[in-house]
This record gives sequence, C-alpha cells and structure tokens, in this order.
Amino acid sequence: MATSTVENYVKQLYTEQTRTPGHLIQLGKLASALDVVPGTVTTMIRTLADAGLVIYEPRNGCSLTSAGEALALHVLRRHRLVELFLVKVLGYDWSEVHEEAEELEHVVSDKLLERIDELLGRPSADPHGDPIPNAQGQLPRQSARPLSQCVSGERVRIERVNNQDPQFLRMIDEMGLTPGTRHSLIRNDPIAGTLQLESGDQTRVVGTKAAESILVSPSMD
Amino acid sequence: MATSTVENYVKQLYTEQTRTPGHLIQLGKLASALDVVPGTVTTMIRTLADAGLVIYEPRNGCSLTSAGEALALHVLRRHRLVELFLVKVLGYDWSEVHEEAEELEHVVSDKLLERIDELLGRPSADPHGDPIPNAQGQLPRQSARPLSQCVSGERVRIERVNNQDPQFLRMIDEMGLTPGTRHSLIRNDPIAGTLQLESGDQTRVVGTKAAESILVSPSMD
DNA sequence: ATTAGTATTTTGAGTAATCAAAATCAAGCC
DNA sequence: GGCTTGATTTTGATTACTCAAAATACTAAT
Repeated sequence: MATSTVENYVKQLYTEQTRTPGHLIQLGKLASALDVVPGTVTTMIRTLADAGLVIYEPRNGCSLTSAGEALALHVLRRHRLVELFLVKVLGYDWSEVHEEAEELEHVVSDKLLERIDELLGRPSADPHGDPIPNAQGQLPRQSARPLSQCVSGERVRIERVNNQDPQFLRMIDEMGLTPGTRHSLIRNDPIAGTLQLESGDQTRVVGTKAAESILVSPSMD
Repeated sequence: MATSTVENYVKQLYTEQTRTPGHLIQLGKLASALDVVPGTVTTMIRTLADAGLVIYEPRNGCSLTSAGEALALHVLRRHRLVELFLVKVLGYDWSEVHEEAEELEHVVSDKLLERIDELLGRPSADPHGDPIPNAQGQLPRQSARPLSQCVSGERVRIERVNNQDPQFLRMIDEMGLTPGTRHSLIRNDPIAGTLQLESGDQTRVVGTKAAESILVSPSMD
C-alpha cells in the first residue's frame, strides 16, 4: 500500500500536471509545493519511479505514469468526497474542510468511501466545485474557464473555486460567488485589475488575481 | 503530537491495565498484543518513558503515567465515537466498525470529534457498549460484570460485549444478545461450560468462554 | 567560451519504527 | 551451588522519510 507521503507526492504531481499539461514537472516546483528541500524530492521521485508511478528524467523533471495518475485520481476522489461529506453531513463550512480532508484522505477505506458516495447521492463535484472522479477513476468532463478571461457583458455560472485558502473562501462566500450561482459580468478591466459583477440587485468587484481562480461556464438565464 | 504508533501503545497499555488493575504490564504481553517482537517493545517503552507517558521498571514491566492515561482515554474517545458514528450515520454493521475506527482514530481532529459527538447526542457508549470518555477524559462509571459470573435465575441486562472479532459479534447479533437487551439466566453450568438464557419465548445456549466477554448488569423487569 | 546564476543531485546524517538473533537476567528446581 | 527455562534486553540492520550543505549540471549573458 502507498504511504501517505507517496499519495501526497502523486496528488501534487497530478495537480501540477493539469495546470501545465504536456510539460514535465520540475522537481524544485514540487519541493516548494510540498514544503521539503529539493534533495528530498530527488530521492523520493527516484523511489516513485522505481515503483512505476512516475517517469523520471534526471535534471529535466518528471511526469506521472498511468499507474501514478490512477493513484492520484483515487486520492483526489477520497479527498473530495470527504470534503463534501464534512459539509453536507457534519455542517462544516467549505472554508475549513480542506485541512481535515487532507488527513482523512489517506485512511478512508474503499468500503467507507462507497458508503459516503452513496449517502451523498454519487455527487460529481465537491463544495469548491472540483470534479469528483468516479470509482473507476474517471473525471466528469468539465469545461469551465477562469472568470478573468471572460469579457464584459457575459452571463456566467460559477462552477468552481480553485483556491483552498480559508480566508479566500470566506470572502467568496460573503460576496455570494459560490459554485452554482449566476452573475452578469458588467465589466472586465484588466488595466485596473478589477471585474464588476452583478446578480439580482447586487454589484460586486473582484480583482483579476481572484478571478483567475474562479472558474465559470456560460449561463443562459 | 503523538504518532499513531505511540497512540496504539498507550491504548493497548490502557486496556491491559484495566484488565489487571494495580499490576505492572509485562513487555512480552504488550509485544504479542501489538504483534511486534519483544525487543521492539523494550525500545519503544523506553521512549514512551522519556516522553513521560509511562513509568518503566526494567525487567519488571511498565504502567501508564497520568499523562499516558489521558492520552489513552483521548484515543479511546476518538475510537468509540467513530465506531458509533459509522453505525448510526453510515449504516455500518457493528461487527465491521472496529477495523475502520482503528485507522480513523489517529486522524480525526478535535473539531471533527466535537461535531460527531454533537450529532450523536453526546452518547455514553459505543455500539459494543464500551463507555465513551467525555472531552475531559472522564469515563462514565459502569458496573457491569461478566455473564459467566452470574448465577442461575438472575435477570440481566446486557451492557457490553467485550470482543472485537467480527464473527463473534455476528453470532451475538444472531442470538439477540446485543447491548440493551434483557434476559433470564436459566442455568449457568460451569462443568458443562454452558449458560442457558431465555427472553420472551426464545432460549439460547452460550459457552462460558463467550459469556466472559458479555458484561451484564442486574435487570428488574 | 567563459562566467554567473539557478536548479538539481549527491553525500552524510538523523528520526521513528521495526526485526533477527545473540546476550543477559531472574527464578525455580534438584 | 549449578542448571534449565522463560522473559527481557542489547546489538546490528533495515525501511521510509527527511535535512543541510557540498558538488554538479545546465542556461543564458557577456
């Protein structure tokens, strides 16, 4: 069985990999993301390569094998189902579930996961809108793009908030920009670095930086 | 923070200690209970002693300090609340919760534990009838004695089943001897090694060995 | 083509937990 | 006392993970 450490490495690798598809992941990036010194990552990636979870090109970087990707998706499934469970069943706020899930994701058994999945009605996204892989490790297709890339006048539905910082999430909450809500983009002003949104009678302004982690799809209401 | 291993050692120490109060616990006993070789226990108990969790008398054995006992009770609380949660909320059978709780007990945070406790209505016993320490580490007083020590004619209420073996628990279930149920002890025959119980119109026979792990209190109905 | 700067790898060491097997200890028994 | 037995401790290794710091390789610039 994979240790928690191994699971965290492949999980991190997976998220980096989807951020920049097709590229090798630099070990230094991994080191800072996982908060260990670079040398540690080098040795660890060697072991992961021996275990068949990653392909390692010394000095260039590494990428997940299909086995590594499968493991990553499994961990992600556990993480996201646990997050949703904490919110739906235990009354957690979406801003505080990440830490807790970070621990639980390594110990929930397949049996427990199946019960949670069933109880929640086989959900396809966690509280942040992140897609939940199914038991076979398949991700529901999602075609959302960053709010920051939308143009003035668009009507959007917020699909996903790609940021785990509790303060950020509470801010999103207070502004009513949670996944599932619909808004009109009054104005996207990259020069000023702000976006103006409207929904109902309310108007809000968010910064471009924040809008980068808010993923939206077109809304036609 | 205590590692899972440390938590398991003090937990085991605690259960041995309540089984034979006042006695030092032999390291060999611990070794077989924890399924490690004796030498491992010796070194581990030394470190636990350095950490102030146990008192270690070389060649004689060891016992928990009050700090060690507090930690053990904390772990026990997590374990038992998780077990009850799995049964009540996730539809687990009481025979299958132990394994799962064994892992989860090391990662549930205080916050999560509090939510579970609240959701379950601050219960005082887990599905096996084992008392749940409160947040301050105090155990609800329980004065149950083994069914095997009862005499013919007694009316008893089953308080607790002190055995985690799934097969044993399923047997108990099938015989209707779960915690909370009431029965008349028709006959306790130590020679034959059997006990005959009656409740309603049904009669069952259990062995002395099994009756040792069934704890009961007097019932007056 | 040398150099400066950055990223990566190597080396040596440490912590936590474990095992196998040899050494030691403590009784109890003629 | 000497011997056997059983438990305990010690010793030397191993696995998994990590760090600090030195060594090395690559990139890009002068």
